[in-house]
Amino acid sequence: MAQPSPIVNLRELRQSCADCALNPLCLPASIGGSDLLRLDQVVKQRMPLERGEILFRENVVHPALFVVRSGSLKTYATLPEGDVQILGFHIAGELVGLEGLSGNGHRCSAEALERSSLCEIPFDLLTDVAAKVPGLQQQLFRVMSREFARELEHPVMMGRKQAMSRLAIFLRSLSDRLRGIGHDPRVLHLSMSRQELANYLGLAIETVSRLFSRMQAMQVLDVDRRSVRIVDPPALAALAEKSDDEA
Amino acid sequence: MAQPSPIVNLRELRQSCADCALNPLCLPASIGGSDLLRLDQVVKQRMPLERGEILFRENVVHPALFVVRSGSLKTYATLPEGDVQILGFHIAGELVGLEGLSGNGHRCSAEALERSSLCEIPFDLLTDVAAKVPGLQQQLFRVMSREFARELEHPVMMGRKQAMSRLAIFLRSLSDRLRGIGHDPRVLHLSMSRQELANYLGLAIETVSRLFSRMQAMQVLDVDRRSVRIVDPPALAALAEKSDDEA
DNA sequence: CGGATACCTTGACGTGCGTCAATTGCGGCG
DNA sequence: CGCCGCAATTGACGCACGTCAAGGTATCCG
Repeated sequence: MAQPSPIVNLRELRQSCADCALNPLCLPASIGGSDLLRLDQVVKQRMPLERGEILFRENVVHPALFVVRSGSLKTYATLPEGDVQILGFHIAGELVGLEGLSGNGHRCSAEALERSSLCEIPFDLLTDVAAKVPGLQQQLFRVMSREFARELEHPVMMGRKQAMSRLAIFLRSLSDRLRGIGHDPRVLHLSMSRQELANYLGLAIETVSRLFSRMQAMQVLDVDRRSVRIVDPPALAALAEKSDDEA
Repeated sequence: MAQPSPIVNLRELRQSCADCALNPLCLPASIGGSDLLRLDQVVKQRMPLERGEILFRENVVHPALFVVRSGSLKTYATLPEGDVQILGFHIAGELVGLEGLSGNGHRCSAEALERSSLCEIPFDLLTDVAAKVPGLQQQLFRVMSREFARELEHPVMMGRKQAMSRLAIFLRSLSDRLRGIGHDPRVLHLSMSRQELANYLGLAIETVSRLFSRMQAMQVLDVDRRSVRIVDPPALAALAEKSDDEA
């Protein structure tokens, strides 16, 4: 994930949708001048969150859409017994908070993994504007559908019984998403700990650690703590696609 | 899941949203007279699907919302190597097709598990009406958010390392959903095979079979092939909530 | 610079569940 | 009724991954 700039960029905070680099990926896509201004008026630019800060918490009613502008977040659910399940990692251009629009409160919590800036769009204001700007309504549904489709990747990954497959699938997915926002898809800066990654993958932390070591030994990855370089993408793809019964 | 009536009920096919038993759970919730008629006009009532029939297929562009009226479906993704991952089982009152609205085609396929009737709402028509009926737009977002939240249950279940926990979580979830549509939450008629259930849970079919036997022996369930009676709900809850490290 | 701490890695070991294989039971059909 | 075929169950066995434990290494802070 992108390294945050060490100091707060104040100009970044005042940026409008029209200037935003994420424009084509986000709600403004294919929305013109005056309509864009209308949208701009309901978009709240938040102070950056620091690592560990909470964006929203489970069961709290806070119907708003959040768009990650830089940095990264994790979302997670807390189980009755107390332990957590990490549901996703979210990088720039991705939406967070879609599960909290139903009025019954959020079904998961969201926390910054590093210094991250976001846009917040209160849901009631958004629907008002969307009702008046048909293109926006359409685009809103499209991005929601896109996030919905992305959610499906998680259970697909968890369905693999080979641990190596799971990690390979995750790394490829992250690589693809980085490409989508213009980053080098071979260079991954993991913003989550091994513990968090293991939890997301449904594995023990030791297993994840060993997998990184093995993939390094196999010359598929170049791993230095949280910096991962994909040395051999086809090999990684092969690991990701290896079916369970050819082990 | 509800048993389908043995013959096609023609009256059912002509039913309007106003008459539909699912009304409060579905899009019409809190929408009044003339607006409801407008909605009705864009809702297509499909001939019931027979067991095994496909509602939509991966990668096919078919932007429409489907609402299950009776029966049940499964959704699944096909992996490059050929095997599948079942992503969800959907009973009456639940939405299907949300991942296909982005215009890039569906990200999963949907297939009937038994004779099932559905409503189909072409997406472009729906957004037209939603733009004119603010309450509908709101409700549409709410039900989408509800389905989004439901999706999160799957990875939470898959994150459990104990197989028994996974099955217990699934059974409780199904029971809750049945209660939501007015069925007896203790009586489950599974419309999916053990194979399909095992795939959904990320387990081997033999494991699932053994789990049913064990839970029967523990007097938690009463299992007769696909008919499952929850004998001891608190015990089932305890199994579902047992954390991984207290095994 | 030194000590504390959190994070990660590596090794040794045990087990829960996957795999393989055989058996049972039900439903359909001649 | 009796045969067939698929779904489900049950048993035996092995291994991949979880668990426990020790050691290594970067970062922080006094």
